[in-house]
Amino acid sequence: MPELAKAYEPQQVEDRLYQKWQDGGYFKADPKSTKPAYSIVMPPPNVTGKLTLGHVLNNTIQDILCRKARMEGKEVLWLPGTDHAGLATQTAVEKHLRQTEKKTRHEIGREAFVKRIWDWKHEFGGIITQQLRKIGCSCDWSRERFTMDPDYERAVQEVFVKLHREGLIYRGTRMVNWCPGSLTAISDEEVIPTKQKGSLYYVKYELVSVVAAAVPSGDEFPSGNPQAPPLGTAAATTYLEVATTRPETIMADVALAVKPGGKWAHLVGRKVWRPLHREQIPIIADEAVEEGFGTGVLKVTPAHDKTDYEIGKRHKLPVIDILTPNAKINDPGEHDASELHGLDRFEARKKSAELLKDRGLLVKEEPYENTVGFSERANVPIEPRLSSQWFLKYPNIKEALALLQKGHVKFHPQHWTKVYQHWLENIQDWCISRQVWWGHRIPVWYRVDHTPLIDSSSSPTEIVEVEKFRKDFAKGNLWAPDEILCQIESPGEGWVQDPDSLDTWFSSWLWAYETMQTEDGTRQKFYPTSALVTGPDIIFLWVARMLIAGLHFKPNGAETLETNLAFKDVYFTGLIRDKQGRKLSKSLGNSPDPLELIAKYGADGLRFGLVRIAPQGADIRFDEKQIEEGRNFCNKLWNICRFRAMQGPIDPKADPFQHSRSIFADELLDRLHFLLEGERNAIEALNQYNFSEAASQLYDFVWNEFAARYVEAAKIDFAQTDSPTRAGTLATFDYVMSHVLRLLHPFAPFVTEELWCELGFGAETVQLQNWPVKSPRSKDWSPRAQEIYMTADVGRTLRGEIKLPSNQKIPFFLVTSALVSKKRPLADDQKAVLTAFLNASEIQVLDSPPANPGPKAFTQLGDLYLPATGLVDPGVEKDRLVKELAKVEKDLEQTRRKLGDANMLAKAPPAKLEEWRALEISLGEKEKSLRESLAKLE
RNA sequence: GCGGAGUUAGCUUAGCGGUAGAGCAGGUCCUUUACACGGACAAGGUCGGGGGUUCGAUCCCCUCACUCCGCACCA
Repeated sequence: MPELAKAYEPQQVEDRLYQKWQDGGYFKADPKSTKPAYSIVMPPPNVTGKLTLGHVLNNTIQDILCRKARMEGKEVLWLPGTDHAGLATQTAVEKHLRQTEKKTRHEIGREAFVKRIWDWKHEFGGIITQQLRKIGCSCDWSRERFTMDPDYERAVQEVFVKLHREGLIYRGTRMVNWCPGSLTAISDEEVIPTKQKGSLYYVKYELVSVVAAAVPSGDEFPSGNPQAPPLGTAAATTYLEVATTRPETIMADVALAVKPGGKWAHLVGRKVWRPLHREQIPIIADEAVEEGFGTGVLKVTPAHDKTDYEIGKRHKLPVIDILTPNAKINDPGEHDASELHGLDRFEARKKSAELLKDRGLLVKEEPYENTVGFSERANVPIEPRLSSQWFLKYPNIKEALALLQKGHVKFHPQHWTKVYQHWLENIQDWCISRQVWWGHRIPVWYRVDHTPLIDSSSSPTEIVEVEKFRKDFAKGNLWAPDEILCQIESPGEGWVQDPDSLDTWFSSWLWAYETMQTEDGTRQKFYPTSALVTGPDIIFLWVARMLIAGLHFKPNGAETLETNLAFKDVYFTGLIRDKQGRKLSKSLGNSPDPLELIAKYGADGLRFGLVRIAPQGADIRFDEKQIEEGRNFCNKLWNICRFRAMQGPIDPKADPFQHSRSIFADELLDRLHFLLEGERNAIEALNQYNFSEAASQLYDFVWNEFAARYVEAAKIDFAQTDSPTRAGTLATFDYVMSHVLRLLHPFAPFVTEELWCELGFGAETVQLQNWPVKSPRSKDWSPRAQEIYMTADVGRTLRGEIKLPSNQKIPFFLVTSALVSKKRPLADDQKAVLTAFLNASEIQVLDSPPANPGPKAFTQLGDLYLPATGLVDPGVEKDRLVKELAKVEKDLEQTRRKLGDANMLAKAPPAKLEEWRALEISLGEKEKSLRESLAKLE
């Protein structure tokens, strides 16, 4: 057997083993297999992205599930792939183009630009999948998919056509979330509400007097109102005050609204002067107005606000659009606010406030915090904008709700169910068109000679113009049936395709089954998938939509619900944050590079460290220390095995129950039994997606039971020349190691595989060995090993308290209790282990206390003494006794209080009372003895 | 504002009604037959505040405070 290195060196192992696994085809899924199927589709990372810690956690968990399933004898498909990530990728390439060639995508044109993105994809698209290999992911790379693979693209378009035929996809004109940064509409789910500090501007809108109303607009600014009624009466009002956060949109105001029947109701029907781009606009009454807020008067700007648009529709108001697609003021012509024209919306805000102030129309400006929707992509405030887009009316909502309610699909942790439910109950149609070049083209064709009257780049004003001509405009039917065709192939000459692309999520919602569409029956075998592992941030964007797709498209052709679930279990990982609790982000520079961490600590260390500390259902505060612990653990495991290897060859089929064993071996086997079968055991924890619990239990078993205790005890056995239990000790080692390596393999695949193979456990790989779920207890087990370990703990504490250097050997006396000395005497080997654990020069076992006893401690084996002379400083000893006495007295008092409480005696369960009584007795004895020892010191 | 999760040692956390448990960091000691990526020991907690239920509450209920995450937003 080759000697193992002194420390585990991941760099020597990882790439070699991954290559071996690939060559061995262990990750390949066989649809023809008779084994039960287990499948997971990987949430596809952005094709040009790089590995983040989030990916590591996410994929490690998937790998754990898959590796465990393989060991359980299932046929496993873990299907990897990447996402074209429309806008994100387009933006990245655009930036690159700007930096390298100082060109915009418009300058090089759509076709050339899309080609650039493909080039980019071919160059960088493999990075992240290579990085996933680095962390050991056991995916079936032969089935890797990309959301823009030709087959996949076709499937996406077919789905569009199908849904269009069903009337679920339609072209509609709505207020959408317009991203002025990336010049496209985005869906509600991509808007991040963000608290913003801004100002609330109080602006005067002067009432047009009945007489003045007759005067044509364009007057000089009236100073005050010549026809104003006397002050002090209700009719004395000469202006209305309006609070707004967006004075730059005043030019687009078309009315003021007040609450019907409210304090300003008497003014309804009158007119005010719009303070910028001065014109008369009416005062209307609308329920949307709340008197409690601001001044109780609302300026109505239908082109630039969702609520205002609704109000505008109700009152048949015109729409005046004064913003360009990139959110600059667009109000050309000669008028009193023409200097705003061309300004960016935020500059215009300041400037218009100044203009108002100059004209005495700004009453005041207050600091104000409100929530503004930001574009997730460009990180700029979105602009509500009237535009014509494609929408999907979600099908199968009720069924999708029932899936979770009836338990066909389970979320882990469960509380995400509510979030899912709430979204489905308040669902809005999905805006699926994007003004983006990189993505799936919308399969809709228009007759060239009947160019659509409007499209997504039309301004709201144009759209409203069209409305006058088209009665069915609201339904989005802008073309006669023979002017528009929804189909994949071009209808030929004279037709032009819709310029827009589909939302990336419109392709990924098919991911769970479309990726499995192959000739060999993969989908039949592996769909529905077993589990999905993802972050809660895409519960709507992806998870819910995949469930809906499964329900609607019934990919396996069968009607039963069970065959159409995209997945049965969804595990939501926590979000990884930094030590201060901030999200990891590029801009903060607080995201550690997983590859650097792998270089420092090994892939297994990273995996194990991350999984062990990831709390269930909560965010993770990342600290590199935890990864270090992961590495240290792997090294610990390595060295247990190394130690064993030094004792001779291992027996892969070792059965410790065939040999006579030490009590220490039985103790370890007992612990293993409980690890696998006890209450809340590690296996169960793992089955319930409680990864950190399972990892922690394994960590504790390996480190504290195996290494700290068993290995130390076994050294005594190995040191003896004619030990009758030596063979049993070796067999126990081999047996437990075999279990531990298999149990840890899903968490730490590399180190376990390397050890399995290097130690000669027989099979060529650990990953197809059976998953251990059972291990018997020894019939001979006795509590003696525990007693010795605990006695050692007590003795070490005693040593520590008299402040001896750790390495100084000292004698102990053990006055064994009647039970120990008569019924189960302390055997020589047991005494030897205790001696070693205590680093004692010797242990004298006595029947009665030594003549001149020193410091004393109570143990399960009897009273443990140190020699009185030489070693002990009386002052130190006295402090120790006083301190311990105080603790005992406190415990005793607490116990006696319980036992003295009549209520408690009457109502507490008898078993508990017994426990407390026993405790009282033993504490009482301790107290007495401590007092005696103290008295002797006086 | 509505809904969800959380608040336990300096940090990260376990604790599922019966004397609060671990790892790390910090402290002291130690290179004794694997491991200094190690070993030994000690110290560190009125379990966010306040009520209630119970013989007994870190745990169940109510309430307040703060943090995080959804959703809806008042211009």
